[in-house]
Amino acid sequence: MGMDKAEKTEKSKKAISAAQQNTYDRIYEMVRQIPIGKVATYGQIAELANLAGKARLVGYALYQIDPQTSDVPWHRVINAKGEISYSPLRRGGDYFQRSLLEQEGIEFDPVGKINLRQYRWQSH
DNA sequence: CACGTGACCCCGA
DNA sequence: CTCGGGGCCACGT
Repeated sequence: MGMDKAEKTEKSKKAISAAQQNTYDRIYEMVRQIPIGKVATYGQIAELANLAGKARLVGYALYQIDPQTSDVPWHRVINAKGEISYSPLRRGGDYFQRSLLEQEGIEFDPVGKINLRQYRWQSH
């Protein structure tokens, strides 16, 4: 059975295409596998989700998440420099991220960086 | 349709 | 170590 025109229009209004949703789902699935007390970089997640070179996409996918209610551990994803990516768009969610990580025992150096050698998730 | 923007990243200077 | 440029691509205007 197919959707009629009105239905299609309705769907495309709010949502990302099916293909896009599938991509985001793959990203969330990878993020869910990062264990407590470990972190992964945006680029690392992209690569694992078969999206090598498209690290920005991971940022977008996580941006869609509601930080308060999501079951995806979005806070375990940081940038390749070992820092939390700060942005006004996040409305404080970035600072929230740091506290969540600290609750998991992850330490920040005086400049706000995480030692990736120590905390990076080794997925292989 | 064309730009501008950005929870990114790598590389070279 | 920091900066800038190029690449990437979904989204809003």
